Amino acid sequence: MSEGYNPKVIEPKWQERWQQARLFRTQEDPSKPKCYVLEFFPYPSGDGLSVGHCRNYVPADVLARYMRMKGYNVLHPMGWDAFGQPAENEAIRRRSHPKYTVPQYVANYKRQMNLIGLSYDWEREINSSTPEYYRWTQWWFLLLYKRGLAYRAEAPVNWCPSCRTVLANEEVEGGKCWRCGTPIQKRQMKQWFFRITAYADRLLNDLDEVDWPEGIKQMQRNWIGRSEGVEFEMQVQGRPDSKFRVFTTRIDTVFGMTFAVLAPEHPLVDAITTPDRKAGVDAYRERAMRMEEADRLSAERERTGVFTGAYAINPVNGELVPLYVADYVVMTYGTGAIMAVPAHDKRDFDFANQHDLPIRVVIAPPGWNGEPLEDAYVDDGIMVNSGEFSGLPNREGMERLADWFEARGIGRRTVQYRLRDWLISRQRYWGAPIPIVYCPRCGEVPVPEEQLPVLLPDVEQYEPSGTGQSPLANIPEFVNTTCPQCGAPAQRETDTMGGFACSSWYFFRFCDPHNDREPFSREKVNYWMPVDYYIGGAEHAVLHLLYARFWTKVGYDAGISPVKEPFYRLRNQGMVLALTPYRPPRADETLKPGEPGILVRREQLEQMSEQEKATLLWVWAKMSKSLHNVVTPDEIVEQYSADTLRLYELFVAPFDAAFQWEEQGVRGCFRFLNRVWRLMMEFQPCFVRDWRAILAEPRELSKSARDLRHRTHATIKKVGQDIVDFRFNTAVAALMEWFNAIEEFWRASNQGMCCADDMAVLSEAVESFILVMAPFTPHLADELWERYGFEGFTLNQPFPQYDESLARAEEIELVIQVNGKVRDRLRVPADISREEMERLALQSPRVQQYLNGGQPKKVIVVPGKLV
RNA sequence: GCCGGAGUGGCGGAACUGGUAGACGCGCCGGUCUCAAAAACCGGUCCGGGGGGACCCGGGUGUGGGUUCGAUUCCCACCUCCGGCACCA
Repeated sequence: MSEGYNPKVIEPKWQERWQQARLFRTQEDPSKPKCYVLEFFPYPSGDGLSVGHCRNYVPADVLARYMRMKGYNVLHPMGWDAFGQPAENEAIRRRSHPKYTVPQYVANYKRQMNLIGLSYDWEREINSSTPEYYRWTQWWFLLLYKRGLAYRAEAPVNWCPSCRTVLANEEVEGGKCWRCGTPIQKRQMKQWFFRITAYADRLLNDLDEVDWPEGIKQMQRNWIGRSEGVEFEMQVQGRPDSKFRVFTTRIDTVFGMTFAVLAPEHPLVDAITTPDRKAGVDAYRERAMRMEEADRLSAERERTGVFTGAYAINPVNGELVPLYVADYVVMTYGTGAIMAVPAHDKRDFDFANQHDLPIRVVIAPPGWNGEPLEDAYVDDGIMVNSGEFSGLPNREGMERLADWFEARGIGRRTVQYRLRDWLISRQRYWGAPIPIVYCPRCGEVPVPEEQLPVLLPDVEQYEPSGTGQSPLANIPEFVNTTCPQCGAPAQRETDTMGGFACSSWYFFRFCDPHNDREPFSREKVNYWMPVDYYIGGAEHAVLHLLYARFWTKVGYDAGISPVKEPFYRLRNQGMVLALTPYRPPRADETLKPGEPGILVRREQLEQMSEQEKATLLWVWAKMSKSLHNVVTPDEIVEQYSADTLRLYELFVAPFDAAFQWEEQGVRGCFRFLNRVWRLMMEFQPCFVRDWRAILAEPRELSKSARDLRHRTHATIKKVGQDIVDFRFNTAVAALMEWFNAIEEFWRASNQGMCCADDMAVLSEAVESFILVMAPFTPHLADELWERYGFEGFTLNQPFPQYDESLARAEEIELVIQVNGKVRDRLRVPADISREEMERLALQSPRVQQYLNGGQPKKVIVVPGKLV
C-alpha cells in the first residue's frame, strides 16, 4: 500500500520551497507580454480573514498562476489599506493604538494568505500607513493642489457624531455613516475638497471604454447623475435687486408653473421674506437645518413648506407665482431653487395639494378632456395652455423654449450633475496629514515636495476630540512650524486625508513600490499599467472605484500616468453566506425590523437541547463576526487542506454569485483530491515519460484511447477558456469529468496489464492533468509533479497545449427530431455531410414510425448536430 | 418609485451564437467491505404512467400569452427574490 494524500506534510513543504525559490517574484521583462492581476487591497482587521474573503483571493490566484503558465509576466501584488477610519475605529474599540494593531493584523493576514497558497510577490508589499507610502499620497495632494483641483471651502458637510469627523457624500449611506451607522448631521465647516466635478463628463464617458460589470457602470452613471436642462432667471416682484435662478429638465412645462420654491438654506430667503411671514419662515428654516439627514430623507414624510409672502414673475407669461420655502428642495443641487409645475411633477403635485395651490395642465395626457388630474402626468404629450407653443409635441416645445430663453438672454441650456466635490479632510488622527501650512502673511502655502513627508506625530492619545478639530490640533510640536515661503512662524493644517486618498493610487505604487525619489517611475508604470484584471466586491462601486478613476485621469493630464483608466477589467465576486441560527422571541422580547428572530450565538447553540434546536430558524446570512457565523480558512485548512478550500470556493457557485457555505460540499472536494492522489500513485509506476514520441508516430489507437485523447485536449482547451472568462465553477467541473474519464480508462486497462499505446495515452492525460490542476490546487500539483520525477515547480511549466484537431470530437451524436421532439439519436462521424445526415435520419426506423410512412414537409439540418 | 441582476430536481448549480434540459458535486436510496459503525469503493436517483427487463409513452426550466419545425435561451404582460440609488427639479 502506498501512502495516502497528506496535505499536512506537503502543503507547508511546498509553501516553504516557493518562498525559498522566490518563486512569485516579478520583474519587468519587455520580452514577455505583461498581465497585472490585482485584488482590492484589504484593511487588516483583527478578526482575520474568513472563507468569505478568500472568495476573491482564490480565483484571482488561479488566474494569476494560469497567466504565468501561459507565458505572461504576471504582476500579482498585495498590500494593506491601513490608514483611515476602519483601522482607527478598531484600535479604539480594542483600547489599543493603530501603530500596534496594524502590524499585528497585517502579520496575521499575511500568514493566512500564505496558508492558502496565494502567489503574491511579497517583495512588493506596501502599507499605506507608512511614511514611505503616505509621503507620496501627500505628493499627490500637492499635484491636485497645483492643478487647481484641491481647495478649501466653507460648506454644509456631513458630520458623524460617533466617528467625530466629517464624511464624503459617498461615505453616507441612506443618511447614515458607512462605518458605524450613526445618523449624519449637517454642519457648516471649512474643509478641503477635491474638484472631482471637473471630471464628471470624462468619468461618465470613459465608462464606455472599460470592461466592467454593467451594474457597476450603471451605479457610477447614476451617481454622477448628468441631467441636461435649462437654467433661467426669475425676478421677485417689486424688488428689482432680487433675482434667483432655477434649473429644470422640463422647460416644456414652464407655462404650468403655479408656484416656486427656494431651499431653506437659499441666501435670498431673508431678503425677500415679507415682515408678516418672517417668524414662520425663520422657524421653518431653523427646524429644517437642525433635522438629521436621515429624517429629512425619509420617504413618507409630509411635504412641508412655508409661504414667504413674496411673488416671482414667470418670464414666459408674466404671471405672478407665490414663492415658498420647502425642504424638498436641496441647496446642494442645481441652483437651490425650482419652478414648481404640479401638473407634471410628482413632488410639486403633492405639495400643491397640501397647500391648496392651483394645478395647471400644460402637457395633455392621451385622451385628456380637461378634467383635473389624479396624479402628476410626467410623460410626453401635446402642449396646451402654453401660449404660442400650444399644439406642439412637448419634445419639440422643449427645444423651442430653450431657444426662446437663450434669444432673450434670460436663460441658457446647461448640464447639472448629482456628483459633488469630494470632501477629503477628516478630523482624525490615523491618516496622511494634509501638507498645507497657514502663514499669517502668505496665507495658505503648500509644503514643498522636498519637505515631504509631513510626518504623523507619534502620540499615545489619538482619539477624535469631537470639537470639529483634529486631535493633531492639540499637539503644538506638530502645529507650530515656519512658513515655507517667508520663514515666519506659521501653523500646519491639522486635518488628515480620508482613507480613500491612499487607495486612489496604490495600484501605481505596486509597479514601483520602493522608489524613494518619486511616487513611481514613468518607465515602470508604462510597462505594467493598466491593471488587466481588478477583482473585488461590488460595495466600492461609487467610492474607491470612482476616486481611483479620478486620480488616474489627473495623473494622465499631468503626464505621469500612461492610461486614462486604471482598471481595464473589473470583476466582482459574490458574497459567502452561512447558515445562521435564530430563535423565536420570548414574550418579553421584541424583534428589530428585518430580523427573523433572536440571534443565537455559537456558544449558546452548543448548550441547547435537541428539542430547543428543533425550534430554531436557520437563515442564510452574510458571514460576519457579529452574527457568529464566520468560518475561517485556518479551520478548513486544519481539517481538510488548503487545496480543498481553494477547490471548493471555485467549484460551488459561479464567481459572481452569492454562495452558501456548506461543509458537505467541502468534504466532496476533499474526497475528490483523495481520489486524485490515489489514482496518481497507482498509475505512477506505469507512467511513460516519452509519451510524446510514442504518440507522434502514426498508429492505430483503440476507440476508448482515442476518446480519452479527445477528452484530454478538449478539457485543456475548456479550462483555459473558462479561467479567463471567470467561469471557475465549470472549469473545476470539467476537471472532474476529465478525471473520471482517466480513472475509468485506467480501470478498464486492467491496471497497466495492457498495451503500451494505452499507457502512453494515459501518461499524456495524467501529465497534462497535473499541470492543468496546478493553478487550482498548486500544492498537490507540485507534489505529484515531483513524484512523477519532474524537476522544479509546475508554475514554471508551460500550461499544456491542446491540439485543435484532437479537441474536436471525431464522432458526434446526431439528434433527430420530428416536429421538435427528439425521436432518435445516432452516432456518426463528426465530419458528416448534410445530405448524409438527412439520408440517415430518414432511414431511421423510429423516424419512419413517427412519419407514418409519409414524407416530411420540410427537413432542417443543423450541421454537426441535428436533423 | 427608479436602475441593475436572478427565478431550472431534495440542495448548490450545468446547458457555447434558439437545437439531446438536469453536466459536475452535495444529499438520499441500494450494494461491497466489517462482528458492528464510520471511512472508502460500486450502482441508482427530475416527475407521472406502462413493462419482468434492456426500454417505451407523456409532462417538465417562476406565471400567462406569442414567434418558431424546435424556446431555459427571443418578444409582450405579470409575479417573486436579491443588490444599488432614492425629494437631484
